[in-house]
Amino acid sequence: MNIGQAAERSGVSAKMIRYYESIGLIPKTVRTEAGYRVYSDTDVHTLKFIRRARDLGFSVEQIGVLVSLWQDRGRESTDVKRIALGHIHELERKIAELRSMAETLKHLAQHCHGDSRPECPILDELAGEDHLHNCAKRDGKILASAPRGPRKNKVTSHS
Amino acid sequence: MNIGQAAERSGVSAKMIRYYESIGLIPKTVRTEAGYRVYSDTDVHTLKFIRRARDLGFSVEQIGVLVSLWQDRGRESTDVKRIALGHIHELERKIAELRSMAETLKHLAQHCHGDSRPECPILDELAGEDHLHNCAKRDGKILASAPRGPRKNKVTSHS
DNA sequence: CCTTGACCTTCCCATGATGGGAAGGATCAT
DNA sequence: ATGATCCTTCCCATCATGGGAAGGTCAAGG
Repeated sequence: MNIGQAAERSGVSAKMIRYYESIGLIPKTVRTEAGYRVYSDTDVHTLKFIRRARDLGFSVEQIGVLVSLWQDRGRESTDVKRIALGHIHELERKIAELRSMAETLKHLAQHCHGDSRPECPILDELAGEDHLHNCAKRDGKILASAPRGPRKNKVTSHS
Repeated sequence: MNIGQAAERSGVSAKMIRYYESIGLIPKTVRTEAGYRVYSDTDVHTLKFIRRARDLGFSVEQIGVLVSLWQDRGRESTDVKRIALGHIHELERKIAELRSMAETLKHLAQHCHGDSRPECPILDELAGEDHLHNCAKRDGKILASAPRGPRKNKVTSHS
């Protein structure tokens, strides 16, 4: 079958199938004389595998490992489990980060009247004007402050 | 002060300050004769505002609105609150999506022995081989399946 | 046989926010 | 004057994905 059929059946777009081939996640396919890519049911099976792994948030790099383990009859399930656990850890880290943001914002929004007056604790907090409502700070994690790497300027005193 | 100082004091990298200027999030600064950007304490204040908003996960586009509201004395706090609530909603949507992935994976990992044997429910699930463990599916949302848009091929029967 | 339309090919560009790094000019302290 | 440290602009890379153009292919119908 051609790439369109394979895309339809696997749920992976033709664009992405070509991309996966270009980065080596899947091997280069057989081509017709005219240069059309040709896929088998087995190829579609592999593509479905890849799509499900993507749906679970695995990166393309991780999927490369998973695919090769999947096709390796002598694999050890501990290898697969390690990848899965690592990914779960990463997902939970992201969840915690997002939740921290959401919590902070919810506290701020609770204290914002949300009417036609200009007073707004949300903007006050963003502005760092501590002279007003700072209740949210008692939560200990206002401003989730994603690790943006250390600043290491050595500016001394000019200007 | 120069851009390095402004970056250090605001916590926004010099790279990002230039980027924010290029996309119009902040206005073009005054320059010295030599072309160096010059920043005031007020500018640093604005940059801090932006950094805090970024730390809360607001997009640059949203921040643009927040900054203009912040600087608008006649603003209505309801506008700010609406943006904040919308963002909270978006954060919670992402959290739910990630949590769904993590839950599914945890179920699968629980049933994977993780030893030297090749049997692996995780791979089996990704492969769609339903003849084994399908307990995770009873959760109703195995495979978060991000909406990938409908396929609308009209291929009829060739191949 | 030729047209039409749906398909395929490759190539380039865009996303969003960020960093890396090169080439070259400016400033500053010694 | 020299070297260190700044600054400038410009290009490239990330990650997974889609859009779209220009052009080739194929099957069906006139």
